[in-house]
Amino acid sequence: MDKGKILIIESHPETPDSISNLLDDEGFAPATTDENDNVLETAASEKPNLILIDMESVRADVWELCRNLKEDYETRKSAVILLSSQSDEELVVKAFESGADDFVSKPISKKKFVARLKAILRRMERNETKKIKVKDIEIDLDEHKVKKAGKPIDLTYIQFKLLYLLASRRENVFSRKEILEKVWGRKVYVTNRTVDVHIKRLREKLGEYKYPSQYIETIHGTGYRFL
Amino acid sequence: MDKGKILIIESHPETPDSISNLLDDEGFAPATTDENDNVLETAASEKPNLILIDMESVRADVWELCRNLKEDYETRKSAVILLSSQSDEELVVKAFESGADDFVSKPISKKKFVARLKAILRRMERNETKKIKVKDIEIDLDEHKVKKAGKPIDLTYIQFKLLYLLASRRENVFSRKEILEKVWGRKVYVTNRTVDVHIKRLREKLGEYKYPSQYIETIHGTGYRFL
DNA sequence: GCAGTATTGGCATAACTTTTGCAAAATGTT
DNA sequence: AACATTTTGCAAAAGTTATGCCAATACTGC
Repeated sequence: MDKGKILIIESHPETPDSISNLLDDEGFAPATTDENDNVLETAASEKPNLILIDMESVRADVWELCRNLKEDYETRKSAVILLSSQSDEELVVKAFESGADDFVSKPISKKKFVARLKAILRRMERNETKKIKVKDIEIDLDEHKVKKAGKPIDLTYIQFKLLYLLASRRENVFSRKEILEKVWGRKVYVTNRTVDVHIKRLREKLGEYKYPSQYIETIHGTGYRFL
Repeated sequence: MDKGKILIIESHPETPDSISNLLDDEGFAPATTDENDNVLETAASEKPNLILIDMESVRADVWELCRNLKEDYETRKSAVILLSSQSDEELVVKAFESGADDFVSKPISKKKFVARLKAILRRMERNETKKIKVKDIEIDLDEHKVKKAGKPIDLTYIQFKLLYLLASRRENVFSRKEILEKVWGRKVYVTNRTVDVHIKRLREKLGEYKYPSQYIETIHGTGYRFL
């Protein structure tokens, strides 16, 4: 599974205890760039979820870099995490004030560090919650189960993904294009009509007979949304 | 300035070094609840941006609490921050795995702590959906929703685009030609009269009965503008 | 590997919603 | 008042979505 895009800014990615080596082991697939590259450009084109900056190895003005990353339209949504072996008050406060989203003091246990990163990634992609409860519907991602009013509902693979997507951002309107991309994946030859059909079947299983829909609303000309 | 809603879960908010006292000094206005209250309910109704849980003072199962907060639709967007005087690996990892967004070991310098909280609040703000607010009208692009005085208004696709265009640059006068281009696109054979019709219907739905128009003004011989 | 079952994709048509522009009425301008 | 522009009601036209159905594919148990 995709754990999220990570960009690491450090000078010596080869050393055994470098951040990139640490994350490689954990199944992340981080990209690396060093201070000599144009960090801002790399970040803007890669659009990583996380940007890890090792303060020891960056010569340039880190605060300036942070501020730029947060101001640039392309990168402002990436979480910036600073790592340093120092941790005095002034430094930490300055880090956060410059726009950093987290500050980690080295050395840190690998497990703690990874857990922290995962938490931040999770916070960015709100829909990675394991369980969602909406109205009388309960969705369990791990068990791949859906219950309505406590009673299990049998959904097929696509139906489940569809429901999960819609419910993960309730009220948000998803266009068919978006749905196709998120449920079927990028390179699909499935048409918009197919989305309709699956919506229909999902509605049936959720027990929608009457109007207006209790769960899935059609936004004419636009898409669908979970109420 | 509003610094964000904070809910603190601790048993003894009165003690001098309690979290709530610490934050009071910093200009935050945290609410407090203790383990005996129904934390979930309080959180769901308050919808705080931040939920601070002092692990020392909570008797109930903290992990369970975290998980519940993250599953419930009302509270899952609140950032949950755990505080503890312990910080061993197992505990920290478990905290993040249960859904916590941050883990802070006590004691911590007030300034560091506050800087961290501000960073988290800032990040949450960034993730909020963009809304345009004009007078008592609220337009939400992601949810494809328009509200007037809090009450939802049902707009069709074109009506929505039209309103969005006009409201996005208030006071600016849009010619019909401009409107046609921006709402319908370049290569259309739709006449100016059609724009009028849509303006009319939009006015109707916005509840414009009397003169002069409260929202959409006609500039005779020129076009329309949102007031 | 086969037969039976479940799932999926999408066509065709029905049901429904939205859009369009004419023509008449109303309003604004000079 | 004479003319230009905008507003409005209406019905036809265009567009979108729902649904029944069937074929293709995937899955399951033997």
